[in-house]
Amino acid sequence: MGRVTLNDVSARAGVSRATASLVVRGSERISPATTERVRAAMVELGYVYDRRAAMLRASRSMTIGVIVPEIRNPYLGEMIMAIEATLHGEGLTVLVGHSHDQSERESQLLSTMVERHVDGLLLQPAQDLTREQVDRYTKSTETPLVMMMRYIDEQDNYVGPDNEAAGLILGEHLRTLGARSVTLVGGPRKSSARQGRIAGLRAGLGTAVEFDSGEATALPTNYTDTGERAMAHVFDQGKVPDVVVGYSDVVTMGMYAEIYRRGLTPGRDVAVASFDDVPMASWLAPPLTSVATWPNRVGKAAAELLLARIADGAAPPERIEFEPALRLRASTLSWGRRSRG
Amino acid sequence: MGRVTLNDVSARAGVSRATASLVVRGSERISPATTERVRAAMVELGYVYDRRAAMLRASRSMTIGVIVPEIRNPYLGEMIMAIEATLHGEGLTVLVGHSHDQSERESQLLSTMVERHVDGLLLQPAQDLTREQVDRYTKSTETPLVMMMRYIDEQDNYVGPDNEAAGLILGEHLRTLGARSVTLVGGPRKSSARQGRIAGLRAGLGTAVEFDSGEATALPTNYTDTGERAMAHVFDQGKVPDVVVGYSDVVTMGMYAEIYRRGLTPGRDVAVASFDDVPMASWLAPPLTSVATWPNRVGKAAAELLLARIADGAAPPERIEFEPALRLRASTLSWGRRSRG
DNA sequence: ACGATCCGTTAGATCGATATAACAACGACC
DNA sequence: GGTCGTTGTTATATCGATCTAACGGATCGT
Repeated sequence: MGRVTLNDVSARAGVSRATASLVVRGSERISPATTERVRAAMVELGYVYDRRAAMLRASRSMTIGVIVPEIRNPYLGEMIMAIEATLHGEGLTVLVGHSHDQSERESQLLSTMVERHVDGLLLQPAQDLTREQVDRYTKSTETPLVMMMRYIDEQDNYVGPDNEAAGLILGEHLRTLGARSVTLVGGPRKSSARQGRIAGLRAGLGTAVEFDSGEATALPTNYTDTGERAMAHVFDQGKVPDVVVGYSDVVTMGMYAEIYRRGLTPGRDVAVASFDDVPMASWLAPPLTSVATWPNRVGKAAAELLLARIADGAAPPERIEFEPALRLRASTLSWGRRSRG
Repeated sequence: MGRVTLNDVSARAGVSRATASLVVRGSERISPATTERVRAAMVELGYVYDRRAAMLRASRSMTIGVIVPEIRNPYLGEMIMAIEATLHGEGLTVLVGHSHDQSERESQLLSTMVERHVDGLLLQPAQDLTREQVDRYTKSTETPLVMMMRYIDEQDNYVGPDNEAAGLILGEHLRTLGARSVTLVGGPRKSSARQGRIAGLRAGLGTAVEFDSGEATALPTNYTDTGERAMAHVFDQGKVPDVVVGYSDVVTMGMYAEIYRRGLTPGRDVAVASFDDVPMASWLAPPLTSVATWPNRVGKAAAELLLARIADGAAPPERIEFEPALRLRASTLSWGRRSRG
């Protein structure tokens, strides 16, 4: 014999299937006595709710899709945890996928999630994802969508750090530190986040400091191995700048490795700074100067904005940007002292 | 008007719904001409496959549930990527959940996944998860289950590193290095993995070396902040051992931070070693001696074992353990030299 | 005493696909 | 020529829940 269904439960409890259904959903309209009888029957028979059937019939699936480029990145780990914590409270289940920052894989994920009728999507778009690819799955199905960290254009709901401000405060710090040349290392070339950080750095550094936006080292994936390769490339160019700025902390960890490998010490021979301020940044040797970009705030706000969009699909696109904060540590400060002294 | 269904498509193409369904599933039995007509109709109407309905009717949902204690841990990140890579090839979607190493949260996740009729489960059990909690959801529904990294008892399908061998080779290394006292730091107290590593360390260190299995620092969660607190506890006890062995690399990163904070240097004032050998281990300062426990091999093998169990549910439980490998680096080697010299 | 209102409950239709068994059309075979 | 098997297609029941509209009975107002 097959699985126990609501039909079996209602028969056992001597009520209709509809009543049993209302009990499972905790309806107020059912009398305590009936509720109790049905609950007892469920326990006796070992009933397991079948969400597939509920998902098919009901208008909502109580599922949210989350797509990020990379799952091993602790920054994104924090963000995902914040998202889940927020949505779990609403009784929503989160479906996580990672795209390897490839738009093709991301299209597949979007398709899978729309096929499963997710109630909404939280997307950190792959760097080369196009509006057409997004619209293809979300427009006809009217699936609410919020972009995180990056966006495609102005019609997107967007939550992320204020990347330009992040670049600006770091640039200013490096200028006052006395840097003469600064190179940005790594990061996904085409992403809006990278563009913003570059613009901010330029503005903060001013015209007196030589700035290389590091297009040659901008690499598709954004993980630690990328940092090693990108830093090696900088060394192989011959002219080592005063400061290397990693696109993110995970990239910078790889850069540390490569700097040590060349017999140099980060923060002494070359100043290093970065973005994100993941917990590990302060544990590196030397501790890493980094601009905090608040993964948990971003995750929480994105989830909340999505909930609002699910409740009211007609609202105009909204943008939420968080003020970054500069965390000064030895990887730049000790270099600063040395060059001054 | 609502969503386009197979009914609409079949009407447009002038065939029956059954035929259209066969076309979506790529059946061989449909003539090329018909296939083409149906495909065209799908494109014209903008048809989106509805997996909810398919999942309800079909015997398989083409979904696998994966439950791990912590999502920010890069070790688990690697493992999840290996799992997804393996299952994606079979057309399966992966549903990931993290339990914070709490059995209650884990029960909820199991329930959610069984409600969604996952075809199988890959589970790294929370340290206090009981057989009853697992059976409650998997037995009546006959959901195939493979445990990873830890197990509850001998009737589980299990894939993981050979923890005892891992402890053994590290213990032997530390003994020949000349360690007099060794303390294990952190880790989930009750997990089978920790028990195995302790047994191995004991055997490898022999009776001449003082070994503290660190029950006082064994902490529920297994992330970097845990390492800081646990190491602080060791310092506060007064007697600092020759060697501290972190339960895992992420824990050990936190230990490094605390050691530096006390004005000491890992690998010079106290030798440090660990388990897992995540990429970051070699980028720390000093590079960390660690026992490789192969997250991608574990993930891949676990996924494959699960596929086999799905194909044949009656097969007896199987255990797969991977030989660990010792990665010698400066965090122990430089201490060794100093103490010898 | 009568109709109006409210409340807990229910029968039956429904969501959109898949499974099953049967179908017509056609050629092969003895 | 009748039987058989094959091939491509289809009618219909089905998965297990939720939605809708309506139900009977109790309570209320007048």
